[in-house]
Amino acid sequence: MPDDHTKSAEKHCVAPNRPMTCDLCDVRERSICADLNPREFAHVEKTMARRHVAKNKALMAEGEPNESLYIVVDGSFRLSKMLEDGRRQVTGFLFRGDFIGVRSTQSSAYTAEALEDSIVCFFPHRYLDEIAIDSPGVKDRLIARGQTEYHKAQDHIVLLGKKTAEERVLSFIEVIDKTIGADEGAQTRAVPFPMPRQDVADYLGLRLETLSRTLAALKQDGRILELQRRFVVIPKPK
Amino acid sequence: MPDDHTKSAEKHCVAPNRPMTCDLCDVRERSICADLNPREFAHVEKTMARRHVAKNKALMAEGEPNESLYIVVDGSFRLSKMLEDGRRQVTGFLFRGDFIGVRSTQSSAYTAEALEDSIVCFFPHRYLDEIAIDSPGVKDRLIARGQTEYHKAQDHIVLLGKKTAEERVLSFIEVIDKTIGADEGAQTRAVPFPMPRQDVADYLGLRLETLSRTLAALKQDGRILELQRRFVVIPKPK
DNA sequence: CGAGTATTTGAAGATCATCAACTGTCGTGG
DNA sequence: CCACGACAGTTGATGATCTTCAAATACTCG
Repeated sequence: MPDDHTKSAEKHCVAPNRPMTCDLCDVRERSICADLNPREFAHVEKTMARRHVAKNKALMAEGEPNESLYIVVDGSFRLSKMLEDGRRQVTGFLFRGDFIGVRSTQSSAYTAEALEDSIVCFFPHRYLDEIAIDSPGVKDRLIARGQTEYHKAQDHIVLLGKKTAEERVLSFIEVIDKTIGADEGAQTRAVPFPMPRQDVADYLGLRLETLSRTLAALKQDGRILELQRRFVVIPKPK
Repeated sequence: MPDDHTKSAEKHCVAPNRPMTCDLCDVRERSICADLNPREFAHVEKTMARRHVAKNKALMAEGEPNESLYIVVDGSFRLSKMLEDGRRQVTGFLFRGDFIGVRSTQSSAYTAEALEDSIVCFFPHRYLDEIAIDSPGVKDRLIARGQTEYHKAQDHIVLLGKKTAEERVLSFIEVIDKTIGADEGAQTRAVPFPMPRQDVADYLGLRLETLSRTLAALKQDGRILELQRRFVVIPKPK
């Protein structure tokens, strides 16, 4: 099923519709590519492929096998797990430069769905193993990335296990700000929410209504300056 | 500070007090050692060292640098993170065969403390890197382990984000059972709790009192057959 | 413009937390 | 070996936070 890397890039002007060369890749410096020497890189450039993932489409589904490493080149994803009775926990979000599928698995531990029309670059693990023979740095990078993800998961655990609703919401805004926030004037930051409220609630372990009320209260007392559906504006942190 | 690997093994008869040979190592098959060929293995056996960690002593502390990979040979550990105001979240437990310190870090993301007098085998990362040059399988093993930890963390996230107190307690018993539980007669399982109630509560994101009440209720309705301080007996799962 | 979805707001209720007292267990020393 | 003190764990009563159910409002897309 995965072979639509020739589709048009739609509204994402950052990403052309043809297999553009890695030289122009936005996330190259942040991805495993940074570890490769020129010869290896040429190899990667041949085996690498791109794929568009339409909004709300799954790149990977819980329980399905997965063969490739994906790097988010543009757009964003929601990672989630389901309980048998349908309760859903969002375990994380992916933005440009993030990886999924660090290892080939029989059965994916979670589902990854696009929050918006997105583009990923992917490497089948069998090629990756070949590359790694000459470039051991690649595996180090995967180990490092695995650790980063693990640490994020631990922060998430602390959030869910110990924080109040208000703290959760503030932590969430902070994390997103650090990842994709931008200055908006000298004193404020604009923090985009590429995901709907329900996803945020499911990430924070809160009900939709509680999230909504908490955001409203933060707006009330000025810790959120502007509250919109798809972004908030906050005072620049210290 | 870490060089007391000659101390006596105290009450743990499984682990002699002298740097015993890896041939007799209980967890050898489950650890990275399983990936080594005889020559590499000889090298490991030379660089490897053991260390005792007394009950409640930290093997690794949040914020402190860490240079080594540790493998739990005997005993068990609690992993935890602190919030600035002192709230503590237990993020996991380690048992025989488990690893910590998969990567050398400036500042450890969590604290690891012994739940009982324990023994670890450790490899400084600089030696590990040498070994990995000839045995790429070692790194694959580390990647795999990192993934396993990550998946456990995700299950923990689901537990904290979506489950009720009762479900949390049952899930906890189930996880511990799978890890260190044992048959106790034909119909029942004995599940040890090497950690105090407070640790369990901090792992489950519940208050001590709630945990206690929930356990009592499960005992009440027969889903726990015997409830002791340091273990429970449950009916054998399906 | 209108249907369907996303988000907000309101009121009532449940689960879990808090505060407090009590009981059981372990280890130490007389 | 028993007694005592300290800590671990349990139980009870009350309360807060967050959830649930319900309905209104805002937004998006065809």
